[in-house]
Amino acid sequence: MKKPIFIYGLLLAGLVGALKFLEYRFFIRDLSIEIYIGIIAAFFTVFGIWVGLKLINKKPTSTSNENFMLDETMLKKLGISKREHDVLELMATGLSNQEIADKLFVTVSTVKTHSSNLFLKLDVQRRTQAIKKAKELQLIP
Amino acid sequence: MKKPIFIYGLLLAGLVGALKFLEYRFFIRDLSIEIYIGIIAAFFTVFGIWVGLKLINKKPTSTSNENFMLDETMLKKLGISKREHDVLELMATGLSNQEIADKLFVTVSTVKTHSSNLFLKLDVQRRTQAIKKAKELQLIP
DNA sequence: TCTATTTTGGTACTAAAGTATGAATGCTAA
DNA sequence: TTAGCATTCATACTTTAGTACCAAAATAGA
Repeated sequence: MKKPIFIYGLLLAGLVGALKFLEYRFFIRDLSIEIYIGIIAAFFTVFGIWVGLKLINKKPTSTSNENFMLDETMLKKLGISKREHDVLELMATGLSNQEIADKLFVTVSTVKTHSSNLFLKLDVQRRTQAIKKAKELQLIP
Repeated sequence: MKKPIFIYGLLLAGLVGALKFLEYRFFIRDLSIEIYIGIIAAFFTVFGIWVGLKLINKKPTSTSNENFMLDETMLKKLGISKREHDVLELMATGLSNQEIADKLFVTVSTVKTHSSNLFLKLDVQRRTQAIKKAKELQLIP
């Protein structure tokens, strides 16, 4: 929690330094232009890295991935329908076919049909594999 | 899978551009030095942002948590044995009991015994739930 | 050494999961 | 409107999964 402050301090110091540098630019013409450019480049590269890290300020929170974005392109590519995806999601929560059926207000037969088609499309033979693969393909969180 | 290539291409183009810029630096002295510096700064800021994004985008591919640390405390707390943990791991890869048995050089009976005990200790009734819970408890990657 | 746990395996069932096939309905885009 | 999916459901069957109970080894600990 002290890091941000430290970095802000560094940034401010860097900016001030850069400004002063510009200020005194005309008095240090003895420095070769290449070195000057190198320093500018280095500074702004570091600055850019810092900004980049700030922009995506997400830490590897290990298990909980709340930054999940469904890959709809992949869904279409595999031809997975809305309902099949529903089944897939509930499946991943550890529900049985009967429980899934109850949640979706359909019969177990329907769930079985969906899951069977799902396994074909995902090219797997078990629900555990389906869940694993679906996660890898960003089809479920 | 095409993104990285695209980005690499962009980077290369940018570098080449920068080099050419340096090359022709002496022929465009009519540009004010401030503008010149601004361009350099902008380029390297973008470059830095890109590098920064690359640095952290290595990991958060959501599913692949290589920063996995087994919670052995939890294992002991739940009384999960070595062999049960083995079964759990293979289970999470989507293998059937028979396949797990083959990998561990034991019979399906043994795997069933292990998995049954596992479900009791994890307080679940299905392998899909076991996998989910085990991940939450940091027992498997 | 002796006990407690682990690991292994078996039998016998029950319950789910998964496959195959067929069929009716509903929605949608040519 | 018609062909084509998507969705729904059913029957029948095969295969896994999971439970219950028991029991013999192997192993680790006191």
